[in-house]
Amino acid sequence: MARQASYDREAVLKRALELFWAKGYHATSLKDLEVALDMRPGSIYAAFGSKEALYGETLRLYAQMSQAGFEEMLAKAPTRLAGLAAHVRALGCVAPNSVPSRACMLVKTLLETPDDDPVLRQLTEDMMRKIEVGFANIYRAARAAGEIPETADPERLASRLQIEIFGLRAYAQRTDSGARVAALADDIARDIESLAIPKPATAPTTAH
Amino acid sequence: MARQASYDREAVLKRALELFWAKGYHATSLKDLEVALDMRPGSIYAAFGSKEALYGETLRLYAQMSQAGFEEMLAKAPTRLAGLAAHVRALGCVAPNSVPSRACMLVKTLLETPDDDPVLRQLTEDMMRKIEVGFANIYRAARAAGEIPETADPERLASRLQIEIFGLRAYAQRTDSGARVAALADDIARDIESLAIPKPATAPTTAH
DNA sequence: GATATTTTTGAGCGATCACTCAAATTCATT
DNA sequence: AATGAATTTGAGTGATCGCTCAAAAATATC
Repeated sequence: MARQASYDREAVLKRALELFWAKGYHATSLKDLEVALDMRPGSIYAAFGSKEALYGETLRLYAQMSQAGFEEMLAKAPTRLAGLAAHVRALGCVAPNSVPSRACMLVKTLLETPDDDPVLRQLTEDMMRKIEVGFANIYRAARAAGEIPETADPERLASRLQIEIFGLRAYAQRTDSGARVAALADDIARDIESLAIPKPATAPTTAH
Repeated sequence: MARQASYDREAVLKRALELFWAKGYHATSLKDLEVALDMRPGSIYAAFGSKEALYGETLRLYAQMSQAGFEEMLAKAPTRLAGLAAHVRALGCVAPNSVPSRACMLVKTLLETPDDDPVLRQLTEDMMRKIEVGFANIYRAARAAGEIPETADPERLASRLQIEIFGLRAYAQRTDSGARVAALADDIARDIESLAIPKPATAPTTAH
């Protein structure tokens, strides 16, 4: 046995994530990374292999952290539908300075990566697809639980939700007004909630 | 007087637009531009000043072309609301190969440009704001014409529409299935149309 | 303390970046 | 045809790009 690495890999990845998320892939240079990670090029390449691979790892970390936050929000909500609405509202309330960018890093990556970078492109599409499937599963469960009508199409609703989130977060990057974004997120959340089948007041299933 | 430039400036800008729209700002090199424009660096710089300035001009051309297409669509529609819905449906039907990217170039620019490039950033935000104001004006006119309820908020609806379009077009870049995107665009269009006040069948204003 | 194994370092690689400019070329005017 | 003002050319600028690797430093074992 011998020397052990002096850095905390997860902490390093978080710092790389901040930088990449804020500046994008192409605009982030290795010099930037050397400063942010406080590592010399040799160490960076020994640990991660390439700039592209490092970016990929930060993307995975991003998706994983986002997913964790989303699931926490969902667990706290009284119904699945309320959970989805709460998620959208939460996205509308992010403080601009608490985060490297208000836009979704996956969308930033997708739009910055034409067909010429198949690795990152595929990775991004896969992650997006996974999130969408997760949404669909929640809608499906909500339908099975009688929260939304039998006629609802989970896949379609999931795609639509992803569209709203993509759009909302891109819009949030556009404007200075946090209040405006929050109001728009609320509009979207309300539309989600409007799918709900109104609960009978007291009686369990049938009208009295 | 003397020699006149041998290229058609507008045609050159269109070729630059295709390249920038497809690859993004940072990923497009001057070598790429030299090939696409069939111009040598000196000529490019004599004509446009810098890569950034050239990108700005292509952005302007993009916005202008998009606006023209939108207005044409609006003019053909029976009502303002129908025009907006038709615009969304049209965005859902774009053939992937007919266009450098299905995503909006303004959004791509916004997400690729952190605060460090104030020129392009400001230009992009201004153009987006202008489009949004245009949407709001249309909604306002629709309200004045009795197409939508008096209680409708044009600015809010305009922001929401921009969000849906941002999201839809980013989503379109994500997926291979044109049919799916078209279906989602139709969902969004239907939501827009659902704002409409149902027209009385035959009588002009009052019930008979 | 000596050894073995690993990590860290940072000068420097070739390639490419956005860009410049003096010279060659072109063409409306004379 | 000669002139003169403009455009076009492309070799070349210094800077920076992502990345390499031999040497130095560090530490778990013996």
